[in-house]
Amino acid sequence: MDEKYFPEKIEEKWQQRWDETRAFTVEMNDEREKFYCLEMLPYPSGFLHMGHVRNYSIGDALAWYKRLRGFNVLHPIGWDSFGQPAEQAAIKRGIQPRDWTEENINHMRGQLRRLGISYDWRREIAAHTPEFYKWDQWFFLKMYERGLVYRRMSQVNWCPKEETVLSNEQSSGGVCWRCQTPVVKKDLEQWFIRITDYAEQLLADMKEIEGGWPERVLTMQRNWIGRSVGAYVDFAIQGTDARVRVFTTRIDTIYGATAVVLAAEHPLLAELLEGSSLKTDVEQFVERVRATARNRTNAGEEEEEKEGINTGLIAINPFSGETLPVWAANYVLMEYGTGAVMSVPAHDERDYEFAQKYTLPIHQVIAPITHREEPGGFDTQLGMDQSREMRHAFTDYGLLINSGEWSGKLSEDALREMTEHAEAKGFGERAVTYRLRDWGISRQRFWGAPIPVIYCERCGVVPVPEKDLPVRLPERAEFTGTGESPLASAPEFVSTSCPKCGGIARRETDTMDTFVDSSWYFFRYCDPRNPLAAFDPERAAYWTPVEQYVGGIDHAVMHLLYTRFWTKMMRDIGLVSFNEPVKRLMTQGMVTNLVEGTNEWKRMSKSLGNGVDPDDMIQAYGSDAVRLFVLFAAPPENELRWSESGIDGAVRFLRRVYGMVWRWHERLSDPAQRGSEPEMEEFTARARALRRKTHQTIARITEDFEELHYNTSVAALMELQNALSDFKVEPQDASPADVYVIREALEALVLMLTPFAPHIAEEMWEGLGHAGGILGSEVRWPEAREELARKEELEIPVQVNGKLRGRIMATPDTPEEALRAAALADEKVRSWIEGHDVLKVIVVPQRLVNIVVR
RNA sequence: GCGAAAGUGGCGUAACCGGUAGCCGCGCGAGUCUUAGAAGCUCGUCCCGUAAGGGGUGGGGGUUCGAGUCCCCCCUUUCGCACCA
Repeated sequence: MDEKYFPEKIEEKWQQRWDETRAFTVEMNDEREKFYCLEMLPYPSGFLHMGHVRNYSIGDALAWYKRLRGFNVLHPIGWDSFGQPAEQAAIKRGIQPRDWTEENINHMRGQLRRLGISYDWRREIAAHTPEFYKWDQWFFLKMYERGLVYRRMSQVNWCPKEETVLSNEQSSGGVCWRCQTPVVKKDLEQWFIRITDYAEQLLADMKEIEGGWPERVLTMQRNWIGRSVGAYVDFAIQGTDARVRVFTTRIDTIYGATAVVLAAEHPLLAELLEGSSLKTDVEQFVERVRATARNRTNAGEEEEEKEGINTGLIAINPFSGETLPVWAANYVLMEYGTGAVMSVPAHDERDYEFAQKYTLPIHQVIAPITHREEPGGFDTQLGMDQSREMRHAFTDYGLLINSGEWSGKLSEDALREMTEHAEAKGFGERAVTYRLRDWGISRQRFWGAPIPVIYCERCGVVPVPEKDLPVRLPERAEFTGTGESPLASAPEFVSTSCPKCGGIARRETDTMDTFVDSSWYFFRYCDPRNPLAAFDPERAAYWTPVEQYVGGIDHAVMHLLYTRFWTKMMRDIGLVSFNEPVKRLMTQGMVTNLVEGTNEWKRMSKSLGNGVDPDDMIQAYGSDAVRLFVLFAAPPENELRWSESGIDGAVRFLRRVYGMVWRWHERLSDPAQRGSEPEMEEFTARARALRRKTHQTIARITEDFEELHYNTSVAALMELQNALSDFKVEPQDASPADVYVIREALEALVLMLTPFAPHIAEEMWEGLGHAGGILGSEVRWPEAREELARKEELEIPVQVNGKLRGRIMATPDTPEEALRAAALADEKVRSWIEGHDVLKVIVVPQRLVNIVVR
């Protein structure tokens, strides 16, 4: 141990030592309880940013803590190394995506090592290696066998800038999730995964992770899945055999329907209008709606104006027998429900707005209930203002009126009974719809896992046989930036023979969405080099599910929904035996920095020029200080506003602790000084106070770890350090009892500092006379002893009428009566109660006394 | 617009079950050491007031002996959703 703290030297030394001793290497071990600590794997963009530092520091602290608590901790890392930026770089710089990616990985691996994150590096994986993506393809085949993947022509979300398809999740809000470019629609043959088959389970299983996952993530997923219960109702079209099926959650309002409205793309439209005089008008309208949808700039802007056209068709309300005009309109979505709705202007805001614009009739059929308990306690004059005009739709439940035989029923009952009626009569049925769409995984890109399918002229779509996996990407490809997948122009890749008939065939040239990789990568960590399977189910059974997952909130829906789905799929093919892959999820807050020339705090990014290079920080302050600061500056889920002056505080703290250890290391590392615990009476009052602080701190930090409240843990460590420095006993004149308390405090401080600043902790631990490293010896997390943490003396505040007026001293077991007497006798207190009647004295043992006077 | 969460010193934050509001740190101020500066160390730092005391957790009301914490209304901010029938 040197006299001075040189972060660089210490950090290098211990990073090397950890490598040599394989300190973080783990294997299955049935005798020890396992703990799987996982952080979201990074995309190898080239450089670590502060968000990564935060993410991995949070995870690493927990990994260290659990190791010190005796767990067998799996803490792995890998690379989400397929994806767009590599291809963009290839186009721009004329290099190969593989070279670019691997160079970035090498650089970032070095950065992670310099940060000293405690990974089991032997388990490192990368999505772009055939050893990994082979299993993406294998899963694809398994799902193909089970009918969980299928191909269809579909209108897809297309990012014109990146020239690729985006999933619904990736084009949320109408813009590309990566580059914010407005998304357009395009028709393509696409592969889909039937995630909607699992919609119900994805919702139901949330109860297994409630409490472990942030509520808002669950809410976002729930909204995304968007389950709604209602009914299908068929409206016959007059003069034809056709029926239009609508979906409604409010069948109780059906007597108020004044139109049936179809989406512009509704297939029945073209069919039914054959020969109609209105045909061209409607077609023109439909084309206009499509055009605006295509040019639709930003969905963040205000809602589009509702537009529609009367098709001239007449529908018949199956309940009332009334005839209704059939309209086509832009506000009905083909993708949701059946692409057709019954329009009930009186009880639906959108229908109301539409009816206002096109002066469709508005028929009220639900009356609000104003006094539910009174018979007849409802008001039929709903929503009428002084001008006796309805200004809004009334969308609440209520009492049915003007609804034939159903009048007088409550909405709640009518919903059920009218659905049953429709079922019995054969013109409708109960229905559950979801907003969730099937997961489109085809990407017209090179840098992804090739979809293992072959197209044969004779046999059609033929899956690649398992034995032929992986379907490898070509070593090189041309990147022209023209929009065609580079794979399509690589003849050696495309042309192949049919596995069935041996005839001439061509390969699928689309690759998979990279979210496929991240859906299951953490299972691969359990068995990263397995050449025969994605992973050995036995190993996965030992290590998974993940106890704690840490990552950004931006993956709340996409990645975290896909991975939940994937786990259920793997369960169904017999690979795992649980429903949910992640028991606890922590979503860390963003790291932001001031954008120069403004007063706005934004996420650090190269384009804004507000990035901070972790390497620079490590060089200037050391990895320990950077990590400590990042964890101390704010609770992990909060936004973290970067400020470099804050790091100075972390450095100062580390130096003070280091200095303290240095002053004592000679005396403490001497084996002759290691006595057994002295008797209580040998400790001075000050020594007992330090012990108390030590044990209180242990209890506090141990508790904080359960909730990952690192900021308060670090504050507690600082308090302990302050208490140690206030103890002011010099090594040369310390009594054995003093040495004992100092050792107890310093060792606890060093051990509890390990999760936050592991290098310096190791160095100090060695300096205190322990060889073999913190994990090498049988070191365990310190134990808080309750009897030592208890206060000997308490300061009890005394209030008069709720205002603080004095303080009395007491012990924790001072009886209530004595507290009361002492409070009333206190001189300061007496001056406040003199001349008043004491009405009441409230004594809260160990807490306070409140005297109520008049 | 709908839904959720949150508002505490100059700043990041802390406060168990309702029980001394402001722990820890940043910043700032004073002092000390130094040829000087930096670092270090010591002290101070919610506001008003010389003091006694008074006020104070976005605003207003309520429950309670006692409210940052519980209830109601309002304001602001952040996040999510946004024609999902």
